[in-house]
Amino acid sequence: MTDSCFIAKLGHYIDLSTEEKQLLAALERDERDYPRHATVYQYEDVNRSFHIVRRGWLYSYIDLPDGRRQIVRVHQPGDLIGLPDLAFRQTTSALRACSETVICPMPKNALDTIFRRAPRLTALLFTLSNRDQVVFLELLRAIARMDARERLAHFLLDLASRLRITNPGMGSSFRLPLSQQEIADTIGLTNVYVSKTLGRLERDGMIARDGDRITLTDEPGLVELCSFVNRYQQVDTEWFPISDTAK
Amino acid sequence: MTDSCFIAKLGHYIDLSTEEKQLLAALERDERDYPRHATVYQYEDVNRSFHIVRRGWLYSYIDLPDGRRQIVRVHQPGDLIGLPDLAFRQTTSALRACSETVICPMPKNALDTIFRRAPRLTALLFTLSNRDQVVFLELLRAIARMDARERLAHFLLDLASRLRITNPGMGSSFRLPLSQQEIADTIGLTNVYVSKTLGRLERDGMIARDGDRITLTDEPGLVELCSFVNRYQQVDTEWFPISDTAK
DNA sequence: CGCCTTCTTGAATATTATCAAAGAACGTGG
DNA sequence: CCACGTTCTTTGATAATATTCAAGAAGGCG
Repeated sequence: MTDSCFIAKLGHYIDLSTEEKQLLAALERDERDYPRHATVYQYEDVNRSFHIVRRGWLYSYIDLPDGRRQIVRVHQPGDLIGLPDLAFRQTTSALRACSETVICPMPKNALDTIFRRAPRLTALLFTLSNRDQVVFLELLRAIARMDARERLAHFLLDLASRLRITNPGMGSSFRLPLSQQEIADTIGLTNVYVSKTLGRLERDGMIARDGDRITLTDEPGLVELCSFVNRYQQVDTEWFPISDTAK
Repeated sequence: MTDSCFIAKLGHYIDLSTEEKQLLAALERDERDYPRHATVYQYEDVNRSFHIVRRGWLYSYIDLPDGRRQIVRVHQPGDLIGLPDLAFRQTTSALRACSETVICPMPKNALDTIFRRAPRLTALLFTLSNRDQVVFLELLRAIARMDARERLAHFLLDLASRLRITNPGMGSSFRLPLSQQEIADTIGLTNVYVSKTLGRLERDGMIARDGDRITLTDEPGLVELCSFVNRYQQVDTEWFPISDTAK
């Protein structure tokens, strides 16, 4: 229970009571393994579950009829996958594992227990869901209005900021288990241009690469380049109800 | 109270009880007018309120340091503005009126009452917030992976679909109170290219224009063009708690 | 009627995509 | 442990889409 990245991630924002932790741990009771590149579900599958990521990275994507693909979210350990699909009976994207993964499925109505018994967790989930909305809007700005170099900077900073939540001592280096085609599908470029642009960032001394390991050698420069704001570090919890799980 | 577009919009998805309607109507007690092109708030203003749109259109936008602008959401009557900012003390975008508008500000913690007294409304708001997330992800796909013609089709269909919620008999024609520069800032193009692409859509017989009035003369063609899915018509409400406002 | 904003149109330019091929990395099986 | 096939990355040449710049037309408002 204490090794749950999900609990760690939520615990970053508020001090969780024992009861709250127990409620959350119950969500991760079930567990499933997927190998590298496995498809967890496809577009418009019947939508029954959320998933919490325990180990490995995954991504949600939408395909266009002609084969173009858009990755709409890269998921890391501790992430909750599928909240947007709460509103629909069928999935609105497909889910695929980047590397070997362990994820915990939970039924759509598992949230009920949280909603009824833990108002403070409800407020937190609601807040984080809206926080993610802001993250998407800023991603939209990056993709719609920035050039390849700026988009790539934004992409790398976003991933690093998220890893640091569960991994505070991470430093400026991390493993990036995505191919350049997958990076391209995330930020709206081609694999070829991602290669060229990564090369340029490297020559400019802003990043360094070693296999699938990325180091942000000039993080302030990258931040400046794309006006990055870290939305993950802190959220406003002041208006939350006090922690009485029983209510 | 019955003339509230917000209540009409929510009422589209579930049958609201009298108590629920009263709770919602209370949110719109306060009311403010803004003239065309007025700024309601700026980026990083202290964030105190949500807003419900009563009349007119507005948009939320983010500027880049060099003057590039991204409009992240166009707001229509009945829309709730500012939910994403719930997570932060300062606004993450600016808000501007397209035309003369009437909006109802309400404090951040006005949601408390809803959360505590109306579980079904809570579920609906949570669901609609996540529905919007899906809408953004599909917008992301459009902007990242589609060309100008497809993006424009997506943009027009999105606006029309939303208007039809409060306006079921609307047909295929509506007023579009945005300049081409503003359209460009919404879908990541330049005003010049919007002009050229609108002209092309018109010559192709897919749309017609008359002043700021747009008619979708070949809506199936537009839908086909950008693989549009109407996410506004229906959401999954089956898992909602039953309507006992008192609880 | 005249000014100001918005829209249209054309020409030149730039960024990114497409195509193609070679090189590197990786896993697998002999 | 090396050979081989596969996937991923790099690099160069060419093409396409969208931008930038500029100027004229149209439309709304005082």
